[in-house]
This record gives sequence, C-alpha cells and structure tokens, in this order.
Amino acid sequence: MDYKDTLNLPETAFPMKGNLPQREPELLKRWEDEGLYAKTEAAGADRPRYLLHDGPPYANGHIHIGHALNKILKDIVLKSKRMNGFHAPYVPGWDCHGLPIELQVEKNLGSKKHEISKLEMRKLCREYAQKFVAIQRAEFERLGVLGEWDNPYLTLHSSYEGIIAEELARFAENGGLYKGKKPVHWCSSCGTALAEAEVEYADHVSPSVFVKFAFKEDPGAVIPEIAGKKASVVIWTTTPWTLPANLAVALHPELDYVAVEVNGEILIVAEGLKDSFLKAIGAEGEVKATFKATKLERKLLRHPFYDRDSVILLGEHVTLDAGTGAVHTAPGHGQEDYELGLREGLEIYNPVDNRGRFFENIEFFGGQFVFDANKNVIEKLTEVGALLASANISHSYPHCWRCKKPIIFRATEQWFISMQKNDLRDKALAEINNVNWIPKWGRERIYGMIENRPDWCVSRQRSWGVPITAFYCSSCGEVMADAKVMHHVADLFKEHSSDIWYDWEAAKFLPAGTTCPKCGKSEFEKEMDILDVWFDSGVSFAAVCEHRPYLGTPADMYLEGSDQHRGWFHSSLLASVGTRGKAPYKSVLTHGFVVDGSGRKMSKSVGNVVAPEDVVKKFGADVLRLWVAAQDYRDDLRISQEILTRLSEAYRRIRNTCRYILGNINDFNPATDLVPYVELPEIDRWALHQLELLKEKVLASYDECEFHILYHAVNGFCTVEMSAFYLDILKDRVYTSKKGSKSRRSGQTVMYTVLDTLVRILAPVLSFTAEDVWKAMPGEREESVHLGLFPKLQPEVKDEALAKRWEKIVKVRGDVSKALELARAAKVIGHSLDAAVAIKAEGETGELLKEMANELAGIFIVSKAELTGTLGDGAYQGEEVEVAVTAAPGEKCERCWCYSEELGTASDHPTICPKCTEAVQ
RNA sequence: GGGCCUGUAGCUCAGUUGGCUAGAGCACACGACUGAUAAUCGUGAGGUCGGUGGUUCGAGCCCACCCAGGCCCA
Repeated sequence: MDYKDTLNLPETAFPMKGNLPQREPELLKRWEDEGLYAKTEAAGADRPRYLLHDGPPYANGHIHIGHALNKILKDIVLKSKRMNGFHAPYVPGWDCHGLPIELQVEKNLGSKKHEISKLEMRKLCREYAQKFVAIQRAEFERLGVLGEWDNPYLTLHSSYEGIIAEELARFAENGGLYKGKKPVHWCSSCGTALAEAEVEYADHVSPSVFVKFAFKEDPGAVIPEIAGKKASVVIWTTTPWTLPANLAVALHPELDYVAVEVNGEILIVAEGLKDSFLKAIGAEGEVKATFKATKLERKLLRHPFYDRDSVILLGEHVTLDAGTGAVHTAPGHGQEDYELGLREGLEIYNPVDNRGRFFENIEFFGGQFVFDANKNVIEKLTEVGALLASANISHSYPHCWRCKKPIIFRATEQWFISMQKNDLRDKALAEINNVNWIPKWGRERIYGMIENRPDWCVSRQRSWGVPITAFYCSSCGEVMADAKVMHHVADLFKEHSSDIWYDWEAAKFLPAGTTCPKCGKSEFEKEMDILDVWFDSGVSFAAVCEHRPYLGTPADMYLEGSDQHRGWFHSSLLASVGTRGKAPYKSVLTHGFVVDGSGRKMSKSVGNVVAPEDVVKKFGADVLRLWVAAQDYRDDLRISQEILTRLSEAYRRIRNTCRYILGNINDFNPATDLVPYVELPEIDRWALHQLELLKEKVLASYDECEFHILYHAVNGFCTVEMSAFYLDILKDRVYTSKKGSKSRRSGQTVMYTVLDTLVRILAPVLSFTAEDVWKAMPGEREESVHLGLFPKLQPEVKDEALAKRWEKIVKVRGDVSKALELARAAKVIGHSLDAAVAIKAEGETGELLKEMANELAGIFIVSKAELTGTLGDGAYQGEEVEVAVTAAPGEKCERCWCYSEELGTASDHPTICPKCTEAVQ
C-alpha cells in the first residue's frame, strides 16, 4: 500500500516562482479596475490624516533609478501609515516649466525656432511636458506606487500657475520682492543672459596683466618698515576690460603678505606668490616686511586711471593658485566679486551695455566693445605707469553654446526675494529647528545653507515659465510691482493660464485709470522675465496642500534625495516662511543617491547605469521594492547585478515560506479550526512568542522609517525561526496526524497566524506578492491586503520563561546537528530520521531535557532520543551536551519514515508504526 | 578649495553609554534528503572593523591627520 496518499502533504495553487514581470501587470490592472486607491481613500475617511506631500520630479525623460527609489520609499511610508490606521492620501506631482524643457523643444525645432512666437513656443513646451508626465506616470505606476494618478498636480495647470503668481504677489505685498542687480553669464552677440546649462567651456587666449594699485595714504602707520616709500598693491587679471569697473582689491584674511622693494618702490603681494611674481615681471626685489592682510583691511588704494578709490577687503575666496594673492574686484563682473560687494556694501557696478560695449559716458573707453577694449586698457595702464607686465595666456573660458563666441559676466537687473526683509532668514532658521530632520544631520545641512545664502534671485530671462507679473512705465521706465494688480493678474491666470501674459496687452491686466506713480503717464509695458522654477515647486504647499480640501498644511512629511536641501526643501521653506511664517513640513526625510556596486556614481559614459525598467523586466517591481527596503537609505544606495541577484534569492525565500504555509493550511478554516492559545503545545507558543518579537521589531521600524531593519528581521525570521526550526519540526505533526486532529490544527493555527502577520507587514514592501498571498489565504478578509491593517501587538502572547527554556533547547539542537553531521560523514546515517541519539546533559540543562524527554526526538527530527548518564567513546562533545549517534533501532515506518521497533501492530497495516496506524484508522 | 555625510566578511546589514574569541542572513564549499524539489535541511570556511598616529588598563566605537566615495557649493 502506498501510504503517501494518507498523509496531509502541502498542496497549493500558489506558484513557487513569482514570474513577477508578467504577474505584476495583471495585478495592476485589477487594482485599477477595482479602483483600489479610491477604496483606500474611502476606508480612511474617518481616520486621522497623515500627509506625505510629493516633491515633483521634472517632466523630462524617462524615470531613472533615483526616481524609482524615491517613489517606492514614499509608497512604503504611505502604505505603512494606512495599515497603521491613518488616512494617507497621495497626490503625485510634476514640475513642468523651466529651461531643460525649453532647450529640448528648441533643439527639436532646429532652425525653425526663430520663426515661432513665444506663445507657440510655450504651447510646444506644454505638450512636451505633458507627454513626459504621461510616460513617467505609467513608469511610476508600474512600480506598484498607489496614488491619485488620475488627478496629479502639474505646475503647468492654470490653477497652479495662478497660485504661483498669487504667492509672488504676497511677496510683493509684504515688501520681500525687489529689483536689484546681479552678474549673469551674458552673450554680447546674442544680447541675452545665459543659464549655466547654456554655457560651454573652451580654450581662449586672454591678455594677462600685473597692475599696481597705489596707496591713497602712506601705509607706514601699520607697516612701519615701508613708511615714507611709494607703495602699491599688485593685482593680476586676465580680463583687463573689467578694470574700469574695479571697486576693490581682495586679500585673504589668513595669508601672509610681503612688501617687496623693487627698483625703489614697494610692491605688496602674497608671500607664497612672491617668487613667481618677480619672475613674471622680470625683476628682483628685497622683502622689507611680512604681515597679515588684516593690517590692510579697509585701507584705500587709488584706481590706476580713474579719479576714485579702490578699497582693500578681505575674502576667503582668494587663493594662491595664480596671480599675486591680491584680487582685482569688480562686483558687476564676477560671482565672487559680487558676493564680496554685496557683503561689503559696494555698488554692483556695470558700465557695459547689452551689446558688450562700454556706455558712452565711460571715460577713455566709451562705445568700445569689451574684448577690443582690452588693448586700450593696457595702453592706458602703461601710460599711467601702473602696468608691471603683460602676456597672453590660453585658458578655459566660457562660451555661448549657440553662437560659440566668448561670453562675459555682467550685472543686470534681476528680481529678488530679500532674506533680510520681514526677517526671512531668521524666521527660516528658527523654523528649521521646529522640523524633525531624518536623518538628524539634515538640519545642519540646510541650516548652513539658509544661514549663508544671498537673496533669492527669482527672475529668469526665458519663455517657459510663469511670468513675473510686474509692469514698467513706458515713459519713464519706473517699475511697478503692485500687489493688488498682481493678485488680479493671478486670478486671471487661474482662469486662462499664464499664456495670456504673452497674448494680452498690458492695459488689459491693469485697472482702468492706472497711472505711473512717478511720472503720471498711463502707458505700461509688461515685465518679460519669468520666475525661477524653484519658486514654482516651492509654492506647492499652497497650490496643492492648501488648495485641495482633503489635504492641508503643514504636511507631515517631505521625502526627497539629499540634494533637495538646496532644492525643494529649501525653496519650499523660504516660500512658506516668507508668506505664512512657518515651515510647510513637520518632518523631512532624505535619502542618499543610487551608486553602482563599487560606490561610484552612475554615468552614461562609464556605462554603469542601472535602469529601473530593466530591473522590473528582469526581476519584477517587488524585487526592486525589496532592494529599496533592504538598503539603508541614509547613506548612498548601491545597486548591481550581484545585489539584485541576492535580493531575488531573499525574495524567493520569503515567497517560499508563504507558499509552504499556504500549502499546509489549505484545509484550515480560521473561523472554526483556530485552537485557543492556552491549548497550544509549548513549541507552538514558542513560535507565537517569536512572531510577537518580530511584530514589535517590524512595527517599530515602520514607525522609525528604518526599513532595512524590517527586511533583515523578516528574512531572519523566515529562515531561522520558521524554515530551519519550527516548520521543519512541525512537518511530522501536520503531515502524519489525522487531518482534523487537535495537534495538527494547533500547528495550522500557528502557521495561519504567522502568515496572516507576515503578509500584512510585508504588504507595504512586497505589494504585489502580498496581494497574491492574501488572495490565496483562507478566511474572511478585506478584498485587498492594502485595505487591511497591521496586526495588533499582543503582549499577552509573549512568554519570557518559555522563550528562555527554548533558547537552551535550540542550543542543544545545535549540538545534536553537529553530531548528526559527523555520523552522516561516517556513513552511519543519511537522513536525520535514520538516527537515534543518546544525550548526556548536566545540571539545569539536564533537568530541562528530562522534562521534555518525550518531545526531544521530534525536536531533533530523529527517530529516537534518550537521556543517559554515561556515553561510550566517540561521543560528540558539544557546547551544551554530549551526544552519541547510532543508527535508529527497528524498522522504518513506511508512512512517517520514523524507525520503530513496533511496526505492524495492526495486521492490516504491517509496515507502519503504531502512531501512523492510529492516524489511518 | 568649502559645507554635510559615508567607509565592519564576496553582497546586504547588526554591533547599546568604549569592556568576552566582532555577529546575522545571503552567496561560496562540502554533505544530506527526494513528502516545501528550479525547493528544503545540516556542516564548514571566510574579517589588520578604509589607513596611520594618539587618548585609555582596554578602541569597530573617542580625538587628529590621511585615503577612497557621495551630495551640494565654489
């Protein structure tokens, strides 16, 4: 007789292989058909809200692995909050304006770009952005991210654009918005400002000059060694044409400077550059004094050819890389010069027009093109005796990407949001301290940035964005940024989109009878600058959280990559504090960047880019999600074939544990078959104790957003506690006992409980697989695991005394395993059931084993286990006990495969043991 | 060059306020089973805790410097 059919072997339709790349899209389709997200929203109606506000990715190109990481992390947070009893809506968004899209559209247009109007250009940009919104939306959804995908927020929506303009109006209203000057990359040939992305660097030959700036008054008071002598500070520059705009000379506050006597006059340069300087001017000199630059702070020099002063200032940006350690400073022509100028209150002076020519009123050089003026400046320097040396040098220099001509740095009129006005900086810093930064160092990072940043330049000279809704008087040029008018324009944008700015006449935006406050005329022109896109996304708290009635501010969490300390976290903070006086978020979680297997950043040229699409195709989204959960996201996250292979193996282990349990509980009905806790055997209670520990750990790690802890905990639980111990031991009981017997139902009760817990705690991570397991489980339950809740903690199920006893038993089992392995190597046994073990144990361990004597064979999965006082030679000395292994006596029961000396107690079943006989009768 | 951060077995991670021979899972090797079977079980090997100095009775943990890497600036 074949007794196999009398056993309760596992049976399930749940496949061993996930086949995720095919299975997942089926689930997605079902979720969509059933309206799963809407159901989670409905389920949350009466629950407290947890709002994670989505930072908008840029609507350009396909998603990359960093996007996938970010969205999956958000999804894990949101799903865990929902299962924790919160209403957690998720409105995804996209950042749709800005230069990269505009440039791409221009590129696609080719030569036609000059033929189309701004309005047409904007239409193309709009279409371009919407195309990629659709693409990215599909790619995000494929990852299993649940949200309001059919109603996302887009910064190009009319309502959103209107709110952008409205928020700008608020800044105009409170005085935070002002117009000022700032140097930008400027192409004189194209007559336009260039963004960083439009600048190319190439070699260029420039004249380099060493120029003397004589002291206005004898510096002998602070450097007595040179009292009474003619003295100068020497600067070096490769842009002589910027000398007419010179207002200062910068020295490094911590460097040593020397006064060198050359041909009877004193020249001051940095000590570290003295030798190279003397060589460059072909002279010899004698050091008369050495001193710190601080001695000269605020001393006045004379401009070499204009009748004005140039002040000595201290700046950390001064280096010893080249030159003299004294830096010619023209705040209108350089970034560092500008910042120093701002700090020190210098004028942001720019004497150059749109075409790169000096204004007519500039003495000596009026009307000259700056690059042509170089030689005239040098001539002038020679004439006044200020030139020490000049030479041509070739160096890397910025060029216009369009016309390929060298560009200049030139201060132009720009719109700013003041960090000073309304105490924006101080308030923002104070608000930073009210936010929970995860990890903690996020606070230091953003604090340092806000503390030091200059005013926020919000204007851009481009087409694809929301206009700065200001006007200029056509007669006198007076700028008019009137809050009332701006609010009115914002309302018009909400209705008609900001395109109308490019369509309508200025008068149509202005109340009848508007006159210039300065000259009284009534003709106006529109400002044609647009807003920085960081302003667009920065006001999302208003355009999304405040705007949608089911959301609100402040958000509970913003969750983005660590680069957003300077990006979205930053702009959102300033926009919200500047108009609402408070931070838009309660907590900010940042994650690192995805790097390759050896910790290098991904780049196309290196060829180490991992695309989410490829991972999903090869392994499935759940494996990618498991990767997100397994990595400690506070650091950079590594990804490689090996890592993914490891992960998919871990996935298989978790999946198989679920499948095995499903197979064993296919005849189990929790409504009728659950065995009460107090009636469970000890090992079953041990399993529930372990499960309780797992729950504690996992629920805590969800609360702390430390998902990698959870991954390791679940993985370890499936492997160590379940597969290798409890489930292995349980096999005999569930396979060989009578189907409806209490001992079998006990085991099933535990397995069912374990699986019910596992599937819930895994659902936020393995969203697809958990759903499949959920559907395959017996019992009444919600239609989707994503509508279920986390299991409640049940501290009453914990039994520390029991756990302690079993900790010892596990150790003893380890000794037995080792002994069995030796016997196996010696060919005494094959399967552990071939063995009989004799154990000698002392003290407490001995007492414990004695109490459990009847269960030991089952626990060790051997046919016979006995306790003994003496063991012969060759016994294995373990850490806890001594073990002797022999071939089990008797014969192998055909049914349970245990060896028994009592085979065939029933005449109709001659080949099976008494226990099995009872089970089959 | 500056700000913030990271560096523990091949991989992913633990390692409480400094205190046993630095742990786990996976991978690997060997073995067993063939009633979880493209599974499962057992055993084993594998680490100068990035490096160098220092503080200490004692350092993976604290300090300094260096190296490698990441993000953001310049």
